[in-house]
Amino acid sequence: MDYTGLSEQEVLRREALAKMKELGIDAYPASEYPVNIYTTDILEQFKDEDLSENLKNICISGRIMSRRIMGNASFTELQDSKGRIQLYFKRDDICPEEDKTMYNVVLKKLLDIGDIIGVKGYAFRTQMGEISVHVTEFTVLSKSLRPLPIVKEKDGQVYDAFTDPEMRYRQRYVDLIVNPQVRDTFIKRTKIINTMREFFNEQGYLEVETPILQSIPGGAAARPFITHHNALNIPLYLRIANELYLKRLIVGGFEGVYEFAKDFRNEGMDRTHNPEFTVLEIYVAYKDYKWMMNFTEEMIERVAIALHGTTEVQLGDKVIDYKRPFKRVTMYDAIKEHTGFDISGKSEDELRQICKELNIETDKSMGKGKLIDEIFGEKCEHHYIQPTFIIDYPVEMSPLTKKHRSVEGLTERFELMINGKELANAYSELNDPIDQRERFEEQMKLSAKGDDEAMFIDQDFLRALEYGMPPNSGMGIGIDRLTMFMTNSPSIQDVLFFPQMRPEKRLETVDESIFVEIGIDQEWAKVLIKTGIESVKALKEANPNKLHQSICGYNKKNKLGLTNPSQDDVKSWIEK
RNA sequence: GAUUGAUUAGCUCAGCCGGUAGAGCACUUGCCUUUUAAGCAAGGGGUCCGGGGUUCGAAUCCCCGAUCAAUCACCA
Repeated sequence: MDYTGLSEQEVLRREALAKMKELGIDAYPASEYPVNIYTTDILEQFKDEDLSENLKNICISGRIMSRRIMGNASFTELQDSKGRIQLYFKRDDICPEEDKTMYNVVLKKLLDIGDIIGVKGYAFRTQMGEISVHVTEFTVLSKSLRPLPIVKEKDGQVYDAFTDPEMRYRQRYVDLIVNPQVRDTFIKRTKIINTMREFFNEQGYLEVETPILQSIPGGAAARPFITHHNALNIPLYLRIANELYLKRLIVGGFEGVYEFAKDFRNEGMDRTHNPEFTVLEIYVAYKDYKWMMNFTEEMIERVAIALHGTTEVQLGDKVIDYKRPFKRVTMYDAIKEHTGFDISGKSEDELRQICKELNIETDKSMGKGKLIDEIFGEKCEHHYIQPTFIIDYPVEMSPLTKKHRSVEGLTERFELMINGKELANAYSELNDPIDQRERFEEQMKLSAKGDDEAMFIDQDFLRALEYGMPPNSGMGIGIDRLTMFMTNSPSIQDVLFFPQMRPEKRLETVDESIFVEIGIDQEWAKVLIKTGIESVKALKEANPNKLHQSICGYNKKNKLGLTNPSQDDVKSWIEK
């Protein structure tokens, strides 16, 4: 067996595995292991005076998280999907016969932290007072070949925590094994989605699926990812929103449709942005944005209570109260309050002047809507810590939104702000096909001015509207951000199992055969790679004397016992 | 993209003015038993991120590069 390149501990574990095989133990058995209880149930149900039947015949499985091995009695901690419990092994109970191999060899020498085992036994309390399982029989279910980071904890104090963000995100499986609170966050995430889904289903709304590959990426202002379909020989885009497809379904006659959707945006990545992210969008016929505000706050309050049993949720050093009703502030009032400027009825030039006075940078590509958006984003957004609906947005920044029923130049739109961030966005949906066509054309003009996020015209969507779409209201909410708020996670990477990362650099992908092919012994080819010569080209450029020194040194240092080549031999390799 | 910081044992991290690479846990060996993050004792383990430079001598100082993080910029 070739163990070069492995750490000492990895070698030891492979040797232990080989030893198990010699003893006739299959370290990766195929058959089902008949678990009948979880660790947490044992801890909950245990009573000292009267051991219930199911605690007398326990069968559990999980991962060994710590070991305290002694002469003829040992303790380990077993972690299953719910929690942990201590196991007690006594030699003469494990091995009642003469042969003590299972205890002395398998348990004491061949098992490691990280191995997955199944145990049978009964519950009891140790002299130290800890509820434990007295093991009568154990089975190896999976041998772990890599050492886990060891995190220890006492009285809530954590020692040697596994905290390096890069390792945690790249190897989320390790993070989940050793950091129990991580599992919790993701269980909460699923609970958020389930709570919302139940809420929608109760109203009779239909969960649907719409295309991710779209030939026109619509419904939002963002840069898309582009891909190519071979059979059709056309470019396709990964969706940036599902709005236009869901509205087609409203045209088709459904009363309410919703989709938990992965969207993709080819933009920057940071603490609150991942290139792929999850959004819930819902559209309900015959409703307007006022109805949707009530619906949204009811949904969010319900999520908070489902998760925490209360509407008050800790977020960093603040407490957010999700109790209904949320505050409602018009965008113009928000700007007036935080800047002193009344922007109603102002022209583009006047707005540009206001931006200048407020020290907000502008450029020529910005239209009225974008300018107002900048003012709000710069001066107002961060003030809204507690849930607040910002309502009535300018028409220029809302090309899919119905015009306001009573105020000229505005639309029936709200965004929900929490902790100074946008969480949800909703409108009374624009269903006037002629108005919609004009709005798209406005977007085209913005695009011509240089706004690379302006929307494309989706002719099929307009055709659908021309058949007649019932008035309806739609709402979109970022599930990742909602999860961040609800789980007190400072970064989007903490609420995604596998956040996008730069691809990992692979080390030692070089194969020694490239050197064998030019006539170098396999053993020495390996040594070349070890000493950093990873290509024939690198070999050609090497200094023969230096190379001779380094490979002979490697041979000696690692006690490979190879016969050193002569300097001339090495020179001949280089000349090949 | 900018700035700042980081990169040392399987893990968490020390390492001063440049002078023999360290600790705790993990691992190995032995002893011990109902132990409590940690029983006792001994031991093994390093490409100090990579490459150049300065120097008698570099983990340490300088330059270039890689990766990561934080902040900012970008981002309905």
